Amino acid sequence: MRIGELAERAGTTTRTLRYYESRGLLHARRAENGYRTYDESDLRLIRQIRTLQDFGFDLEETRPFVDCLRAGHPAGDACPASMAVYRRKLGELDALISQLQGVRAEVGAQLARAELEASAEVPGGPEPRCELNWEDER
Amino acid sequence: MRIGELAERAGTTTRTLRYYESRGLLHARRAENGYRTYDESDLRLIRQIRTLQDFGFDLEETRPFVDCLRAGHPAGDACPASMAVYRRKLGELDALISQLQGVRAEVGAQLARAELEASAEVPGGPEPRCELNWEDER
DNA sequence: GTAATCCTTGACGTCGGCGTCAAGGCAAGC
DNA sequence: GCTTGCCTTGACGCCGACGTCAAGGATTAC
Repeated sequence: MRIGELAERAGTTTRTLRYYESRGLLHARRAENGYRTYDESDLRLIRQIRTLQDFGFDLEETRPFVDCLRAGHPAGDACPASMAVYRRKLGELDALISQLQGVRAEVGAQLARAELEASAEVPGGPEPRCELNWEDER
Repeated sequence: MRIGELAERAGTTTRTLRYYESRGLLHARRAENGYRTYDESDLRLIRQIRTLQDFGFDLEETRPFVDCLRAGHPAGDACPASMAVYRRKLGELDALISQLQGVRAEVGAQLARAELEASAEVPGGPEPRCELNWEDER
């Protein structure tokens, strides 16, 4: 199949596939007229990449999975290098999640404090008595 | 004070402060020789911006806080527009955190499955019997 | 006086993952 | 033959928050 069909079946664009090729993740055979030609294994490869990208992996991190598939394994994550990426990613995710939870707590606390002080400033208490300066909330 | 001192006291760079000015977040008076001059209120303003950026707010999102400070409020989050940004951010954080938790669960499941299949392939079971193809773990 | 250190504006570089255009070749239907 | 729709390579654009360099003026230290 040619690049347009592959892109459509993979749910992506030809530009993206050429970009993958430029990064060395995808290798295309060439027809006599110079057109790129692909087979089903290329489709599986792209789907592997897309799945990982949806997880938030960047392109370089998908390389071990691609290499693994190309080495003949039925699954891209069957190789030690791929599993190592999984493990590293789990650590990054855990760190990121707990950092975000910390930020969430801090922002929540700031908001609570600000709301409290705002209600204290207004003589009538926390009634729906708008401050001056109101304008818009977007 | 001049831009170099302000940058140092705020823990940032002169380039960053000029960038803030170009975005309309920071306004500088000018000395006779053309040098920018600042006072303590500018320092507080920058610290407000930096705090929010550490929370993951992008520059545009800090604008209401800056405007609030400049309007004379002692705290940048005392204004309704600032609190609205807080609330929106809380929603984004919650959405992001739960999305990441979903990804974390999926990646964890993929890793578990891959490890299981890898140990099943090796005749000796999950003993420390390295696969061929090993190479490096980085 | 002159060297070192500040300041000024302007402009290009960075990073990732492509989008989007340009100019042209190839294939298929009418 | 002509149009339409694939395909090719090359190259610039985008986004955010600055980093970094260039060329020159101002101030301060000695």
